[in-house]
Amino acid sequence: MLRTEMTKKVKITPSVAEQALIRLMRVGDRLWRESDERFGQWGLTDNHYNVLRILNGAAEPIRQVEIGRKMLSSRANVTKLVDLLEDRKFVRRLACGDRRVNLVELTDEGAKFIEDTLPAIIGSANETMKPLTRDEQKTLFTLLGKLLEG
Amino acid sequence: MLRTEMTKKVKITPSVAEQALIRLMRVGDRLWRESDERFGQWGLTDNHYNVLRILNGAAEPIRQVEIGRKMLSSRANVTKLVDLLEDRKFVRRLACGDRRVNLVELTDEGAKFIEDTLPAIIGSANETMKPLTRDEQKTLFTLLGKLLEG
DNA sequence: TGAAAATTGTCAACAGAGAAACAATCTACC
DNA sequence: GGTAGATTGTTTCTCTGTTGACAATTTTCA
Repeated sequence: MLRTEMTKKVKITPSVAEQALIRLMRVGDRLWRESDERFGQWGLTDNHYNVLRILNGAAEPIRQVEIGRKMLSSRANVTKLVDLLEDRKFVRRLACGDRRVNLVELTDEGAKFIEDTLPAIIGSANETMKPLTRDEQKTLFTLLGKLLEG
Repeated sequence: MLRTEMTKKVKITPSVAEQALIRLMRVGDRLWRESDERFGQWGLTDNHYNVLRILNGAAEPIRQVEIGRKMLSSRANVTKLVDLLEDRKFVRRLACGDRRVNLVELTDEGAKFIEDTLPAIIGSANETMKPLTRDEQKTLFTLLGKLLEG
């Protein structure tokens, strides 16, 4: 019986690195789920909202492919995201010199939507991070930065 | 023109909390993508591998619903995950006293697969976390723990 | 005991996202 | 100028995963 156990199961002694990694993925996963849930109340995905925020942050109308780059999403998906946002009148496609390109910009309605909802979004971010002191938040930010670069 | 800018765009001054949160989600997202990529080489999802690891870590055969709980996946999805793993002969369903229940356990083949692949998986975890010192990894682990509890 | 409620696994329907194929257009280079 | 190759957006296909409905069971408790 003991022998069976020994031949059957790989011994696991998770390194610090692996423990941290797993926890990192778990926290990330939870945050994405919560984020999805939050935006679901408006019939949107976090990705839709992401598009709106990118447009809100952009000084000028930007190309779909550029949106895709900023949010690590495929061109195909951006097409669909913008389709929905256009149906909702949050966003508008503009022609430009290059006829392959769609420029996208926020409509006034889209801008108003962001204006109305962003505070709550940011508030809930603060809420999520509340278990950490400001210094700890900074530390976390720094450590994650090293991971992103490395 | 200036007025248009002002009425149209919400001013954004991301708090430390929000910056950390965003970075956390970004890192998490990247890790999940890498993880997917890694397991794709065996025709599996990270979720499939997760099932295998859970079974590997379990002392006895466990129920599907329990697997679902441990990995935050729906019952329906566990059914399909186990279906595939069963086709691959990595896993076996057993009847038990409660006739609603399927117990699931690793086959020898599944155990061997874990044994053969786990070191590489763990190795790549160490690689991912390399930009951080051991102490930093511990700090990260602790901070994330607070977030999970909070 | 026996009926209502809960649990478990499965199936069908659906939504989100990536990959590949495609058409339209632009760029580079001869 | 003109052709080969790159870029952009869209469409189609496919893959995961969730939800909700369902059937089979088990549990609860009146």
